[in-house]
Amino acid sequence: MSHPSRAALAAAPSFSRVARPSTVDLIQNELRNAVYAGVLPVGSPIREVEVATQLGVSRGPLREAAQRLVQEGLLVATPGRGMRVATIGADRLPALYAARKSVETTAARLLVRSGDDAAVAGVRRAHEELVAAAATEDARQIGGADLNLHWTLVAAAGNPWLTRWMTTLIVEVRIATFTVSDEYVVRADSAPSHAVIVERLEARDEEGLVQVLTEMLDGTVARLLGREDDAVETLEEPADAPEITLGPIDAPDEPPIG
Amino acid sequence: MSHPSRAALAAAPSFSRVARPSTVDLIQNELRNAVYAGVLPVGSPIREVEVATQLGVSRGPLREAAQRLVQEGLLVATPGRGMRVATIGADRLPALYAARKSVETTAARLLVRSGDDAAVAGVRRAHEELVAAAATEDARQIGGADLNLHWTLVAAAGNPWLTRWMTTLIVEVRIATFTVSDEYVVRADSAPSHAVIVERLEARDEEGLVQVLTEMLDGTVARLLGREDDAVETLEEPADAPEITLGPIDAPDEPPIG
DNA sequence: AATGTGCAGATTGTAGACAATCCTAATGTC
DNA sequence: GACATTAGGATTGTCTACAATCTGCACATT
Repeated sequence: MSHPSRAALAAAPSFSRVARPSTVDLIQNELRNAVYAGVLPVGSPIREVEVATQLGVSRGPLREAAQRLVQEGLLVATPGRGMRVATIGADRLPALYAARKSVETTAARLLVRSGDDAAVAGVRRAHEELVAAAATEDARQIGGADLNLHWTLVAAAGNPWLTRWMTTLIVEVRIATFTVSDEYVVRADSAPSHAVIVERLEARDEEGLVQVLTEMLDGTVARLLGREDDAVETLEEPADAPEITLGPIDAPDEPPIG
Repeated sequence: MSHPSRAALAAAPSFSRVARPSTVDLIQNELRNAVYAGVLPVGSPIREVEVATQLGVSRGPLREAAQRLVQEGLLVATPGRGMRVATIGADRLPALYAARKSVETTAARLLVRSGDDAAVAGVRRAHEELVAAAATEDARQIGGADLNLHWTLVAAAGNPWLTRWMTTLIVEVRIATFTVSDEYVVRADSAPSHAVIVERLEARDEEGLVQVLTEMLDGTVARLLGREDDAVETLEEPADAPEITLGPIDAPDEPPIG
């Protein structure tokens, strides 16, 4: 299964580098990944005793990490009833995608204007990973590589706020997908359609890039809302996707000497 | 002292209405307000025992609320050293304002396209409050009413993600102001310059509105970076601003019957 | 005077306990 | 059968205690 790398999911929320990750940091990343991967299904409760036991921590830091995710919008806290994984239904899809479009197009503009060749090359590499994922015809891998490409594009712009919002948005896109549909479906032509993004970017065609991003995202939300005709071929998730469970988190690394 | 209403600061982070606020909700709002108002100065540590005592709660829920604010970017957590109020120095101002500009211009476009007269009227009312604040010549009141107008504009677009980001951004703008300068300074012509925003909005002039927002925000960041000429007259904070302290939080309301 | 070391007190991070609340199954009534 | 009530177990939210770590100050050394 391919999804944004752990570094990508973990790095963005920090505005300043910490010398070592705290237990809360580690739990937060573990839970975010679990939501992204569908291990914690949308709408499901976070059973604190069970999850804390699985992760090998006490409930205190688990609650603290979960509160961060509540703030992130990935969990919802209801007093007396605990926390559960958020749901994003069809009613909120347009708003989600409007926000996503705002972040991606802003980042695209900043990236084109920055002229940062190394960052652009990173986006090209992310697209190569999408091409490789497409060869597997595994919907989850393709979907993950697709979101990774979008994330990389935003991160390449180098704006911490945009990157941070995008880190959350990709999980929320996953949540929305799981909420709206029991099936995990991606475009069969994901790799070639994204090639246009990379070409526009490499050509430093700001307006062209923004246009293709806009069309792509508008198309996605229309498809998820079932408003698009069926001219786009899609791939579905394999019937027997591997089951992934929560396990004990790694102990925080020893602090560096000195 | 005027700042976005408690409802504005408190309402936005929730994607779903909760029947009653939890202790963690209340503490979070109290702390966010304290950062916004400068009661918790930028860079200052959150002394858990002291703050919990002042708020009349135990350290557990205080830590949980603080973790939300860490995720929000308003506090920074360093393992072993606790949490402290974030700082946003001049190096990060351009990125902060790029993100702010993205959110505000996107919301402005959505609002104009929505044709929602009641929402537009709300922005007009927020401008009237700015006019009233300008009459006081109190920099804090003016600055608060200024940010409230911008927040109201974004919230009026009705996109939960944009509103939520903006709720945090206005606090971050305050943090940046406190970080970069020991003085609290606002434009003396805040009310008339913002009148143009309301006029463009009421005229449903999307491009004109986006342009004036862009120029305004670009001008602000230039001024904060000290790059702008001194042609813009400014007001400073009164020498003896009232001292506000943390106090016990209100007990959560009783749940509604039924 | 500048630097290094040790120690006591303060603070943080986490675990466990307990009261309050929720949830579910069993039972009773119509 | 449908609906209401009750009780017991599960779970949550908060508090307290304790070990680990940090901080600041006093004293020693160069």
